[in-house]
Amino acid sequence: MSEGAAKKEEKPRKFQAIRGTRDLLPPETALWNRVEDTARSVFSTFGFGEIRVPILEDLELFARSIGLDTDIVNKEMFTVTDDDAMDLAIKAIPPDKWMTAQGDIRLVEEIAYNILKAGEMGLRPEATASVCRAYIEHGMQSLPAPVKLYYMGPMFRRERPQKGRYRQFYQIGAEVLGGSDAPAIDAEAIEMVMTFFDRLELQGVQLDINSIGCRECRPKYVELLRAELLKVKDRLGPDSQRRIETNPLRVLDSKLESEQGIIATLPRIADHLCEACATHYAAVKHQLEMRGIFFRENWRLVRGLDYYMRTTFEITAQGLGSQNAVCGGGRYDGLVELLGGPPTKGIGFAIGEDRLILSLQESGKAPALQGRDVYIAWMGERAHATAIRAAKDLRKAGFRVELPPVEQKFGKALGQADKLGAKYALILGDNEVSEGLWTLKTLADGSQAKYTEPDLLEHLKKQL
RNA sequence: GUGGGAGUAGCUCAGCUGGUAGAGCGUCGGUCUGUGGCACCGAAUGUCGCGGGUUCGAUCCCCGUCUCCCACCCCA
Repeated sequence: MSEGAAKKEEKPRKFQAIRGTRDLLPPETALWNRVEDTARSVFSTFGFGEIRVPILEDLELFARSIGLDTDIVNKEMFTVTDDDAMDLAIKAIPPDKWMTAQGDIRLVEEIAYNILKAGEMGLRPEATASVCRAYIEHGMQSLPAPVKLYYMGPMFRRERPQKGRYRQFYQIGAEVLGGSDAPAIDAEAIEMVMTFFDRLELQGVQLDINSIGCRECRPKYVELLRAELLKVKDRLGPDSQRRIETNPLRVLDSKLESEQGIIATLPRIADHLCEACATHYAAVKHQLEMRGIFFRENWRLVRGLDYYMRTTFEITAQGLGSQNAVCGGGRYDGLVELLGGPPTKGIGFAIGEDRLILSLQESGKAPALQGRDVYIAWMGERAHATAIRAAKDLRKAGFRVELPPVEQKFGKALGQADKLGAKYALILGDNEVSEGLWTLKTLADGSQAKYTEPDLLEHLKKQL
């Protein structure tokens, strides 16, 4: 008896993309490519070069830069443990420790845990930390300052999926590192994103800016704000009450209708910036005006990541539901130093590519089918050989060519050509092959003409 | 993580108060072995999201679970 006989035929399990991840398919990917090509083109005109950093980084890198208390690090990170780390953890424990009769298990466990932790990696939730790490690792401070870099790629955050929010999502971002903290740098970074959005004809673009001060003035303001919030604590909702302790700034952008009146009376950071920050903020605004960039000062705009200081900004667009920010950014002087590098000025932004695409789709027309330039309708073995040669030559000239793998009646072939959105059908049958004259049909109006092989290529080059 | 809504063919959906499924579109074939879009005819495809329960019997009722959508939260 074979053991297989007893087994029931099991249908293979159906797989699906895991929660919060998705496939991007052809007509839509054309739009993604257009967006990415435009980014590369615009950013390079501003002197930015592309950097590609790993998707996996030491967990500690994100914890330090983004902040241990932020939701992103605290509960939204996907972590990965290297198997080798486990081996290392075990090997690093001296044999006598293992053998100790009293068995100081706690010590053994602690050593193992620490080494294991050193081997812990995280899927990047954003890329600024990685770019800073790379800046330090490759000694980019010795490059002509400032160093201007951009990147694009997938990021990961374990959040509950929603419109415009995915667990694997895509960001296009840029960072300016080193050199000065001149307000013109802030303004130029913003100008670059706005130029990019402009080029894409993104609709309903709204730029909000604010300054959230520095290590000197912000803590003082936060304390003042906290004190004021405590006075009105009982009139706030549970979320805001919690935030009084965890992050008072966040109360400012509460969406609760009932809290709006109270928030309007709260002290504003613009009135509490130190001399240097106030001057910087004023200059950034001036620089934006000089560049003809419209902005809205938003004193309630705060950023969630620990490393931001002074200039912060956010850009929203239409058609996005409640996750309507397509770009967020700000200045982060001191981050590089925090990660073990030299004191370095820095500013950057990140664009949510998924949201950008969503907005483009909502306001614009859906991308058309890919289409073909030439559909080759052939019949007969001799024609097949000719068709293969024709396809090769046309493709070499850059045309998008569809060459059917099996013989089709001309009626069916033309039908296929039509469905694929082809512009021309090249008809190759016995007549064409023996005459040496190929028939080219224009699908749009049904007209057709005969050409010799070289003439046809020339004709098409002129047309397309 | 919290609250609400939804999962039936590739897509959009129908399915009366329980009797194991249909339409339109699309796909493929035919009418049509030298000419497409139209029309007509025909065909294929469903573990009715998954698991369990109630029942003689469940797409329908109950419980659980997964996924998506909307909002909160958070952020791009």
